[in-house]
Amino acid sequence: MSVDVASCTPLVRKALTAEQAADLSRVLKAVADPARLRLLSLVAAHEGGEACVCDLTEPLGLSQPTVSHHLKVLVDAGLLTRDKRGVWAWFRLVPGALDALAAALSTAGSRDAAPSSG
Amino acid sequence: MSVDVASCTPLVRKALTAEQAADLSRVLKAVADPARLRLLSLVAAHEGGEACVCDLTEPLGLSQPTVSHHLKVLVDAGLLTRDKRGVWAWFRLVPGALDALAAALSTAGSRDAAPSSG
DNA sequence: CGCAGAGATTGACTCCCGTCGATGCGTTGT
DNA sequence: ACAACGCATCGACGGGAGTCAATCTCTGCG
Repeated sequence: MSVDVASCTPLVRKALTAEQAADLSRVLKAVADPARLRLLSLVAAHEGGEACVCDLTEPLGLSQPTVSHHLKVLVDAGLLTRDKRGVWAWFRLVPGALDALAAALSTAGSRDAAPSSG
Repeated sequence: MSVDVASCTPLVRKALTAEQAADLSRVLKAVADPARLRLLSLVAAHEGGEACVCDLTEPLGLSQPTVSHHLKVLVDAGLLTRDKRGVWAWFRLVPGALDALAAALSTAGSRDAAPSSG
């Protein structure tokens, strides 16, 4: 279920295959949602770098099932970890996951992203 | 119609507002599609850094209207430029657009690795 | 054991999105 | 002028995604 972003090829380095594109798009679809972006942001900015559902429902203005759904999407995408302690479920950013995604999109890592390819 | 990715706040820096999240998600939705990822990749990897629709239809295995639709989405998102020369429409990557998107997702720039003075 | 609270799951609804065929528009060549 | 080509637009179809109310599961407490 989880997606390995690290396996994604840099976008501009070489033409992506259909499979590579599908793989990368899975992670991007997970973050291409305002509610999930805010969830990532809220978790990251929260005290201790972790937050439970009850901390996230109110600032998002969404119902608890919806928030839980979005969190599951982010966990399945490999962007968040879920740690259930007692009654509460605590979520944290997966270290490096967002950076790997950023690296896949970045043209800087390809060393020759300049308009002149000669 | 175009989206300014540069105005997007780094994700983990501070909790995103609903508007910031919506703005960023617009650009992410544009790239969160395997066909459009491959289009960006194909354009970037193409000779001269530019390609026309006829160059992109075959490797994608999609119909010409569909490819044209995806290209419009990418242009509207500010990721591609369209230059019509004669009968052909040539597409190029917008310099820095993907990097700005990557920077918005990256966690590195929010703490101590800011590229600009600060 | 029964109750209360947190969170996940289910089902249903609506809307958006990707896709194609058909068509329209502008350019090029004869 | 006419035909051919490249590309954009339109209309339509099917699948997927976001949302909520209701419900279920599990934990903690008395």
